[in-house]
Amino acid sequence: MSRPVITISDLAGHVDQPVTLRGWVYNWRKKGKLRFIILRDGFGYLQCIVFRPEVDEEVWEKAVELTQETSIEISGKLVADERAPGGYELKVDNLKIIQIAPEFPIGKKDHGVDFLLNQRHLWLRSKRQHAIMRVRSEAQFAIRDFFQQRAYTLIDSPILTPAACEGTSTLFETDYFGEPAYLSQSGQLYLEPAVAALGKVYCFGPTFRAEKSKTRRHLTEFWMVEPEVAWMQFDGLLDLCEDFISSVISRILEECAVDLERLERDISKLEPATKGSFPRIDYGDAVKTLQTLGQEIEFGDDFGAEHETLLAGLHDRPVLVTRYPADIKAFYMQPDPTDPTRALAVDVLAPEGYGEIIGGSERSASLEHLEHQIEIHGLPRDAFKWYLDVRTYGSFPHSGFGMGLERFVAWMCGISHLREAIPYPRMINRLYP
RNA sequence: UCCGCAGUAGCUCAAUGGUAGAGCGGGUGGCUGUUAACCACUAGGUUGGGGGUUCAAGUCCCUCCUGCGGAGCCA
Repeated sequence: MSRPVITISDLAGHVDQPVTLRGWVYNWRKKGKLRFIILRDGFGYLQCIVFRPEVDEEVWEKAVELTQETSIEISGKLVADERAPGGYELKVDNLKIIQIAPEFPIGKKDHGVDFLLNQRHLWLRSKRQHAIMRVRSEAQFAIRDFFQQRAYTLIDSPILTPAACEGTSTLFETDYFGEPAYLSQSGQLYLEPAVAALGKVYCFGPTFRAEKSKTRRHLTEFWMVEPEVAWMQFDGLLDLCEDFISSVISRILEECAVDLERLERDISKLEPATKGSFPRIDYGDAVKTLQTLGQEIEFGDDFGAEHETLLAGLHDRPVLVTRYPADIKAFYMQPDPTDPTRALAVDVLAPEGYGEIIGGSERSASLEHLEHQIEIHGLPRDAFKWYLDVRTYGSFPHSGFGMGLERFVAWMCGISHLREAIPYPRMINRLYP
């Protein structure tokens, strides 16, 4: 009798048929002559039943030997049964042990954060982490599809760079054949020349910031997607942010329903964001609103985490805060033509306290203005020569933004800390495993 | 970097300055429908390191280390 080897994602087509599955023992329970084995194969979970009177003694002895995370090949008849989680179970008639696992560090009860992070390579096997990784993967493909379908060209920006993009002191330095080099903290400066070649571009890769931040919203290594569009001005940028977020969330809700349910994510909190119409609030109005709410903030201050949460909390979908004071924003931003003390910058604040997920701006197209800004910010003129060439050889209006993937994934999954939104988080004091 | 909290069994946590315990996990046994199964028994400890106070320190004091939460900064 031939038995197809199937995965748990493919049960429905094999009901009442003999099948073989391969995977790991997620959990097991014993009840006299019964053994319940929960098999995990990376695609799902399946309850397998070994009933002593109905199997060879040899099979029973193997079933008794099983431990959590033992790798096995298991065969039997797949049946539908309402008593089984998921609605299907396997009536086992054969069992092959690949390797008996010794006591698995991660058990059924709660563990501390430190312990779990030290076991991150094993923690990934848990249901919750599995679901988060599925959402992250889907988010990445949704993002790439969004740009691909709109004729953007993917431009991979370099990881090793000669200088700071935003002139901060939060760079990881490395030795590049005797010269200092830095791990990239943004691909933007490399996208701007590329957009003059290709019209619409984006990059999507890891970025590095040596900020000594110890908060739920920071990693030292995180993934950022950054589109850049030629001839796009500020209003177009705001539309792009909105269209982008709506589209990607819609796809997550469609494709990851099972994962979001496993994460017990309240979908109704995400649905408004699929419908567009994101509120757009002028920075000045946002400050007034915060003052009305009793916050001690003055025009000219940047928002803290609490301010962002308060502002976002007034709406059921992301909020676009626009036109920040120029001097609290990066040097390359285009001044507002109606008020040069303001920059054509936008931050997108996610609901439920997830904070800033996007930061973007129209870029300054003026060589003079940029040269002045570089001087004011005390940046080395020579290091930016190539960047300024964008404004020398046929300057043009253009805009772009950056979105942190982990912040987006954390929001989608409803998880409180970015460390769970990336397979192997890198944080201050944590480089293992 | 600053402020706050914590460190006790493999894990999660208890323990008025007075004999260090429980649950889970491990081991042994029982149970034909379990859903983090249950029941019984059992093994398992230099209480983060160093110093101090005290008749007596897991507990109080000093110091160092590690981690967590928050702030600033940002995506």
